[in-house]
Amino acid sequence: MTKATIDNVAALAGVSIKTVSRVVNKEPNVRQSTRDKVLKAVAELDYRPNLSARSLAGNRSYVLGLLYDNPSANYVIDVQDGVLTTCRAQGYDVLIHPCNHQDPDIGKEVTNLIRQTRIDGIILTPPLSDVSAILEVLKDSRIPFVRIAPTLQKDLCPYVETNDAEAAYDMTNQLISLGHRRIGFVSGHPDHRAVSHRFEGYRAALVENHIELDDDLVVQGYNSFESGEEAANTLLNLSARPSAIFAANDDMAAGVMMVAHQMGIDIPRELSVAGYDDTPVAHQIWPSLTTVRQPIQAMAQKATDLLLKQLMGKEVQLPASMLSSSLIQRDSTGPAGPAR
Amino acid sequence: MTKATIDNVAALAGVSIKTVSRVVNKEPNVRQSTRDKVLKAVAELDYRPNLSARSLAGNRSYVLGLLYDNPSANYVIDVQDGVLTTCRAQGYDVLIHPCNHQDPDIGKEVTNLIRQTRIDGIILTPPLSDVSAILEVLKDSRIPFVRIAPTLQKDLCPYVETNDAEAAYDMTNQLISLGHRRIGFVSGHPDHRAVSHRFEGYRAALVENHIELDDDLVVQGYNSFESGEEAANTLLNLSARPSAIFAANDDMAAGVMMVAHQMGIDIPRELSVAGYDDTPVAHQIWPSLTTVRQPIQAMAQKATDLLLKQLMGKEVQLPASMLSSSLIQRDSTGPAGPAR
DNA sequence: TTGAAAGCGCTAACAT
DNA sequence: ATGTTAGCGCTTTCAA
Repeated sequence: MTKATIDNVAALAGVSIKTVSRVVNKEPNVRQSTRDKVLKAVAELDYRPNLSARSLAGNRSYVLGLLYDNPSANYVIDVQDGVLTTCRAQGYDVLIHPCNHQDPDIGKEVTNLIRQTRIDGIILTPPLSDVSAILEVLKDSRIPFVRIAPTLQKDLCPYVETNDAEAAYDMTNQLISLGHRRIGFVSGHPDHRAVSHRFEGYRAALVENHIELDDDLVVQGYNSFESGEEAANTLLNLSARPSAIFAANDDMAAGVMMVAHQMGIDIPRELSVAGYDDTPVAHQIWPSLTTVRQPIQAMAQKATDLLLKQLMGKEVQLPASMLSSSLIQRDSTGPAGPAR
Repeated sequence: MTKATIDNVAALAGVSIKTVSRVVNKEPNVRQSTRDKVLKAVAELDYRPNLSARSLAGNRSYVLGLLYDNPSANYVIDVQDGVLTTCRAQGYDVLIHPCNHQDPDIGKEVTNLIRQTRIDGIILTPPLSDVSAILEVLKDSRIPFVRIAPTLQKDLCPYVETNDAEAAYDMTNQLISLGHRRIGFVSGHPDHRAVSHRFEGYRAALVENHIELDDDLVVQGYNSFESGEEAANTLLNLSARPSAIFAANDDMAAGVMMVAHQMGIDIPRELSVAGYDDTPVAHQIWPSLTTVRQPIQAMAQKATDLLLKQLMGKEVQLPASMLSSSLIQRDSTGPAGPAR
């Protein structure tokens, strides 16, 4: 009952195992009547190919590796779901592999992973998409891979990205159109280049509106709530404090709001706050946070799709793909008050 | 360079492949000097056993399946991390399998998973730990499995649980000792029995303190932020509204706080709010949320450990394991104000 | 369009 | 303590 091998199916259908293999793998050159016989036998015996055997004989595993080192549970889960959705539809499985992008042995770790599990391809998410030790290993081992939101060496493999800078630009513009002129910015972790590049959008919007970039208004954050709090402490204690703060992610924006609350600063009347990512906290916090939503699941699906196409030998005619983020207007932003 | 099989190692070491196998699998009955020779050859060739071959020959995959259907990204990630930590230490990999506990075909899905991937064991998390269709399949297929926080048929397999009811009891007691008498309760999703059983702790504390259970103060929630908002709308519009609300998870507690803010009710001066889970939102929200922290990662590690022991044929002398949750005191709870 | 035979790289059962 | 011999269940040549 727990068995039923290709031999059983072949015997029942009265064909050779090679024919069964052809049918199961949807190969061409099988007469329709033969195909039907085989499928009937497959159904009758409830046959499932043994993946280990297939993997050993075919020299591939039908498993993709998903590498990540992202402290945001929501981001990781969204990526996983996207990857899994596409993989399941194509009969692939996923091996998740969280790791530490600062580990000096990260290259060896990835080598191990590839050699041991014989995964067929790898999906890299930020910030790993920009870790050169990993890219090096992947290139050398000639294993197909894709990257989500890389910022470096984009010619290395297919990739999927979003218009981060553009969305940040839109958000900043929106704040400016609400009358804000002194807009603080809490930048992202320098290792997360995609996040840190959101700063470019902020800068571009200022330039376009002829607002001088004030260095005092730009504070380095590290993507965490706590770093947002620290940044807010700096910004809100400035002699001329900003009327709006745009944080490069929601966690930091939440930190900003926490400090504002503690200082008795009313949001959005005295201070507008904007974030980026649309994590759950963004709508659970009070007041709810104006932010930017990224199509994380869609990006992951697209990336997986690109990878699978590569594996099937199809030339990827669209080696790069751009998906759009969108602005989510909530209650934490409003018109600038009278100058203070 | 991408190869190096057991034959190569055997040849280089001047032994048979069986001896190499013994060394690699840490089997006994190998002379130390032989072992050293083999290990040297392994190192020299940078040999890694092919898992597919091992799996096929040994009739096991060295892969565990992790099944879940939990909307909380943080919970899932914590479980994954716990499982992975223990698995890696023992040379196992993990296949993640999110699914829908209400899917009528869930049983067939699990059967497929087992038959196809030949995973060696399964870890079940809530609410799947209580889905009888799954338990049925698992029992029939005789695949080893463990459950995290099951509430039903605890004799079915080893399991790990926490003292949910006790922690809820402590939290309620704490509120009572702060002077609260009318304490609202937002209960959890009925399918998540572990969550919904937190109500028992609440009830027990009331009984012990001779406070009558007022049905109006207990509102059914569904674990989501939105259901917390709805519950709060009910509770806070009561003619005699509660001075404290204990929600069975943090998301719902956040919903309660949102409504309180919108109604201009000051927390904790006019209303104390408590949650459960200590998700990130708990400390990012304002005021920060008093809650209960569960040792999710530790539970997952323990569960995986129990499963691996089972797989190695060791009698699990401790088929059930209880880990303790702890109360986290923050700013959302305070003394009851004057009667209103 | 179909089939026969030869492995893939390992473990298991049985020698020695 | 070590080696020999069969497979595990599939895919891949290569024939037919």
